[in-house]
Amino acid sequence: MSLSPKYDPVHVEDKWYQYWMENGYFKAKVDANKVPYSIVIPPPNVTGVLHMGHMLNNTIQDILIRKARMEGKEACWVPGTDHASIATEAKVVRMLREKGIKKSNLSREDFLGHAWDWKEKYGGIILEQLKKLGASCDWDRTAFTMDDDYYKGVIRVFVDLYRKGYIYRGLRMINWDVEAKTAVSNEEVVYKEEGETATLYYVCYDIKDSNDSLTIATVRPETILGDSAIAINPKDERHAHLIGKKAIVPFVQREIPIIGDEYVELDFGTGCLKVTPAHDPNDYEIGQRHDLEVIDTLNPDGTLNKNCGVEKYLGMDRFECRKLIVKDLKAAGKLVKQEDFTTRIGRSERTNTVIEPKLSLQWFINMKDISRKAHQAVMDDEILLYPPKFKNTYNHWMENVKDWCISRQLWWGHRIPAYFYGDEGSDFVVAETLEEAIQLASEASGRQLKEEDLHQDEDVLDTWASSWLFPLAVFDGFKDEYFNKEAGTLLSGKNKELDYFYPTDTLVTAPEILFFWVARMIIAGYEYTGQKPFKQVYLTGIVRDKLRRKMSKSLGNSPDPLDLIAKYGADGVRTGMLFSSPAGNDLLFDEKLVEQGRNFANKIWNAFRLIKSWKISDIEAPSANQFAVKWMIERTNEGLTQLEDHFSKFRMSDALMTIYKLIWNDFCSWYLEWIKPSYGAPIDKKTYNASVNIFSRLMRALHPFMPFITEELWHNINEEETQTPIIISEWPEPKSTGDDALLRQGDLLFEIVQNVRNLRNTKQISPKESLKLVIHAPAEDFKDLTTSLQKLANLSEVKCSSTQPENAFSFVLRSIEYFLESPNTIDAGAEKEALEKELSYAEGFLKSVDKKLSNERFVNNAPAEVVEVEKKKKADTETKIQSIKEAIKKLGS
RNA sequence: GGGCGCUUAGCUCAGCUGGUUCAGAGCACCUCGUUUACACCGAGGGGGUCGGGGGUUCGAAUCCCUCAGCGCCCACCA
Repeated sequence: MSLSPKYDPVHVEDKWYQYWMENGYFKAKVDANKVPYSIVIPPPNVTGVLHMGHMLNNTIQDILIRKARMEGKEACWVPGTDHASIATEAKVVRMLREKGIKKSNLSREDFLGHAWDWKEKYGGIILEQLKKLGASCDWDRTAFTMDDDYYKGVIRVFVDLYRKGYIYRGLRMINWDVEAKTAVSNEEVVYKEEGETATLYYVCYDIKDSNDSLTIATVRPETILGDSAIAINPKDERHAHLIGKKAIVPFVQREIPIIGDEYVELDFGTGCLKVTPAHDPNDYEIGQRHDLEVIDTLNPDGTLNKNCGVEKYLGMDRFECRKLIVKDLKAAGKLVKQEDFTTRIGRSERTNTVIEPKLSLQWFINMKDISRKAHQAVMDDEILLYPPKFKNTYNHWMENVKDWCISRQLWWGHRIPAYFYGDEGSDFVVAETLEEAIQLASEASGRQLKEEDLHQDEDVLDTWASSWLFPLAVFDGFKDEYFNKEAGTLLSGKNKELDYFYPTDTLVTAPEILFFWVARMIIAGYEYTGQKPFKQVYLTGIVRDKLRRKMSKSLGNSPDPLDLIAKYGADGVRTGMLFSSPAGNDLLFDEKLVEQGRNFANKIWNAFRLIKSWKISDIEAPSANQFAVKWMIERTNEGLTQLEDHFSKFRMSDALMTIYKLIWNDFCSWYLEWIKPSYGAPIDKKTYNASVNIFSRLMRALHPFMPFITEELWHNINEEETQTPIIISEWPEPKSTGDDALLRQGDLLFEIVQNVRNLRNTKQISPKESLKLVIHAPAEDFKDLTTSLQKLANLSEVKCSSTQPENAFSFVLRSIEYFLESPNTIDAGAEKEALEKELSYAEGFLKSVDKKLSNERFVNNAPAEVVEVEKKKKADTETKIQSIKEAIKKLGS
């Protein structure tokens, strides 16, 4: 058969992915005879497309899953997508706007109709893309965070946590878009990079019963009308004496307290802060601390309402009002000065209007108690973070955990199951269904209510308030039959899937969502099962370009993963991504890496071609081959042991590098050259079979990293094994014979070969020219190596003898002298010079060793082994010096 | 401002509890090579006083202090 010298991944990859799918190798089921190994995917946004971050993340998951599968575990990788309420809703709104439809003109139902259409159209594209990468997910399990069951589970948890007393309603400052008359999330508030110029107005406040006054700087003078205190830092010597007095708000003449609060910066503005709890997040907190009145002076459209307390400002837009107030302040002599400065102004991403902070009632989860176990579990290494440095970050966050605002003013998501009723509309019940809500509300109000008497909360839940249930929900954890409503826990012993696959094994995700997602999954896990959701968390880095810039659409510095796969093959891309990506470190992506991955695939392909091309014969194995095979088997065991060690520590890049070097350096560069028959000659059967076995083992160890090429070659290299595809073949455990001496002999052999090759190189002797080597050592010591030396270094003869050949180059290795006969006449002068250089270096080295050994404190304090080493160094160096001197003498004579 | 972490070859990173892998790997680089698997290749080679300073120790890339630079997360200035 004639095979192309270049490996072509394209058709190979599609062929095998299809084959794996058709044969159901990705499917996982409960199997009591097997150990489960499960991973849940960090669900990407349902309408997202694959980017480089996904590639890295999912490559790692696939490696873990494929290895587990080969180890005979029941490997279950659950894929899914996240409804991503903010991001998706924003996309849908934009799409509608392009069609000339305004969200505000749509009913909730109509809008959701459009959103679902959008989801049907674009949802799942990303999962299809993952298949190109080779991801071996159990696609039958594909979950979506707004699937019926999932949705019900999320609602059930809300109701449950409400009953348990964790969920409460509270005031919170939100971002209000006065033009769209809607709340917007932090993510939808944009700031100009360079800031914007605003005017800082210095306003004079009178002090009650005093001739004193205070000057306060503000950029929003219209909020004066909502002031309910003046705050001063108690350490401020200039103003501290005023604390406890009262100030008069201009225009409204309201008396407000002057309070002391450390929040106030001494050196900004005038060191005095007007406190407007209704219109500034920090002021709101100060207000909470000092029990201040909250005066909301704005209507939803940004005009001033009756609370502003001044007739002439009523109904004015906030910016119009600002102008007028400035004018009025001037007129009243209360404006001390004004100056421009640069500040960050938040604007709505959608309308570009300036965001107003606005207080509103939101839903919260009290995090302190519910998160205790989750905190402890990581601290106690019950759950391991890789790399462990994130434990600190986690600890810090959990120690200072704040209550979680779970309501969002959006439509796309899980609608909060709170139902308001009563004349004021302020009484409410929380229930899983409308029917239940009617019943509860009727009981509470003492009269029979009907559907139209109830009004469900308009808001939806924060996306993370659904994705934090992911590891439980994907195994149907919250279905009726598995949920104990009274206790608010999942029933164990009933849900076979959950009992088997949960806790899952490894979570692979990005550190930036350690708190948003990971910590909360741990919290939910303990709350509902008393168990952790996963055993280890592998935190990947961010994929950046080689200039360390984050990859982003706007910068255009992110390659399209599918293009890369088309160009380099999925195997090449997978390994390329992993070559330099230790856990927790950013990956500086460079197409060069992927090229390296592709080259590796090609190298393997050609190694296969070489073996495949050999004619097999029943001749006896040459001694060099016998040694080579023994060495390679042992070296493979050593490499596989290292590989296992790296896996156990989740050092994926190191694991890849280990198998990469094992294949490229040891197998291809050394072993294959070692056993390669001369042109046209056959190879002995024993060596051939051993080589195929070794190659098979290497392919199996490589399979998790490069699933496609390994599957392809597996079927071609060893026809007998084609019954079982490599994907479910046995993982190659290292079976070390512990024969270290063999490996050390190999090292010595290679060192000699390298010395000979180096001499050829520097002395310009062609590799094709056969040379003689004389070793000053007993023949016994080299009997296993001579034929191998001849083969690898192209030596016509290797002789152990004490004679010193004429016209030979010499080198010393481990106190033994070697002489390589030169075909050309040696330039004695140059040779002597080189040797003298070497001599002076050796003498210097000896001096430093002697110095150490003559230091009594070293000899007395250092462990005996360490001193021994130094002594050996001394002895070795002395022999070396001796032999160099002799060589020089010989040249001179 | 609060917290965490980083600084080792041109680049990206390993170097666990201080001394026999202590200065390493991959890539890049240089020289040579049209050898019958592979130029997506082969052989060989050069390159770092381990950010600066100080300390502990017989001995420090490794422990402590300090300075400098960089990064991340959180909170953000009326």
